[in-house]
Amino acid sequence: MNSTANTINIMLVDDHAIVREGYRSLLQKQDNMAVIAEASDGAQAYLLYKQHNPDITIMDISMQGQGGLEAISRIKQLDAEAKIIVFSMHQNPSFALQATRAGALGYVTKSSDPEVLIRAIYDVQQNKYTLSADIAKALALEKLGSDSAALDQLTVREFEILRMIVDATPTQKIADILNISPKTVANTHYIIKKKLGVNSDIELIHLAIKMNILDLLALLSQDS
Amino acid sequence: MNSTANTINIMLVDDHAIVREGYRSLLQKQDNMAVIAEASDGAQAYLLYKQHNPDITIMDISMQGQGGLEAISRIKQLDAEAKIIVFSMHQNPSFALQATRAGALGYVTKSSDPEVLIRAIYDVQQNKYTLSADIAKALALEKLGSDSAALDQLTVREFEILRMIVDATPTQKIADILNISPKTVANTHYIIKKKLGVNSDIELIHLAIKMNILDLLALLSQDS
DNA sequence: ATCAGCTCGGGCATATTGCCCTCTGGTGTA
DNA sequence: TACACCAGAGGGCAATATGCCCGAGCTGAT
Repeated sequence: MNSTANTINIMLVDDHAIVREGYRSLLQKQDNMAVIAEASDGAQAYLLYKQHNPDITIMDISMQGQGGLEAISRIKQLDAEAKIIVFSMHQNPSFALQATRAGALGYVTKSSDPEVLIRAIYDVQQNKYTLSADIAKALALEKLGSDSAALDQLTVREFEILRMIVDATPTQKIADILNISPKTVANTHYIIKKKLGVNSDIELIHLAIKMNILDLLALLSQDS
Repeated sequence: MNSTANTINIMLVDDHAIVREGYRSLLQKQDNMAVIAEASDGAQAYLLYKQHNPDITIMDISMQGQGGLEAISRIKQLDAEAKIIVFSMHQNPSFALQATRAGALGYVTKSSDPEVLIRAIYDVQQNKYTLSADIAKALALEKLGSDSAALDQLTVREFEILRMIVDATPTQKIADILNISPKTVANTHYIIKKKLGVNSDIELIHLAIKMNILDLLALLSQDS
């Protein structure tokens, strides 16, 4: 069967050629799907979308340069009816959330079985929102754990100390700066970890990065 | 042991099914290459290697659970002649260095063109060491800038443990994964900090971020 | 006046670190 | 063949840090 009324025309966007090869090989086994365009970054994806107007776009969101989220937004701006499935290595529900906000209709992780992607294509084709099972579960857990609200539980002082902690300021120096005892700093450090529900400094940093407390750009531009 | 005299028997190790699909599709186009086994994690890779004794193993090193570096070491221990190509998303030369130390004969990034992988297979088959161009360039630049040179002081084992530490893997879990005592993990943790010249886990993470050991995007995609 | 909530820190048991050591097994070299 | 060397594993132990409890001064609102 070739390009007829019920063939689904697909555009692939991924910066790893091998992954596109995988898609293509996978989709060719479905006799009603055709890959009509491929892009390796967001900018190219936008141009090719305009040109080919695919029924469905499968998009990676962790690409070098122009990212996938940006591309999704621009494509949706161009065509509000665009059907985009995000296919990502990230098992973080926040990514799914951001992708959805940007306008994606589906989110499937790369760890998923190939059938999941195929199913997602059919679902999205019918304008049905789809999540892969692992993400759905993570999302549900996050609802319970309520991660990002945790920061609001910190007092101003605690937040202040947290910021110094994640900047790797030694306890003694924090005490000096704030004119309090190192013991109080240690206690507050403990309270912070407890309130945020982490049990090591490393998890604390991870959280700080997620919540944008740690200024990564500043960190990266330092010369140690 | 294998099929015809000049067929190269290949084992694929990658935890993303779609990537394995990509490899398979790509390698099938070469009439003298055959995929004889596939694994989705390090432990499975080791078992399948023992069973199938492939000519060449193509291995991802960022997999859940039992990592690729560990698998490479174990396979090389089993068969010093094993020819392993690391195929990784990481463009950081430190990864290439550690992979090489563990015993890999080649390092190709996933951003590379498929032909690069094919070429690497032929090179490695002749026991010729191969690096993809982007990594070779990065390595050269590092020689000049000598930024993450400190990392090169770490042994393969230490590097591997470092990666788990910065991912906030609990000591006990690291011990379980590597089948060593938690005490050894703690000792290694200490050695790492000493070698890198930091005196807290937080500084360690900062360093990891600067040296790109800690995949920030992946971090943002983790569960709580 | 009373209560609630922050800030500050002492006390103390337990866990973790820092630093040392031994032992093994593989590699290299004379 | 013997010796030296180094990575890896892990025990021992003192020094610290952490986890958790407590009480005391402040505020500010009821």
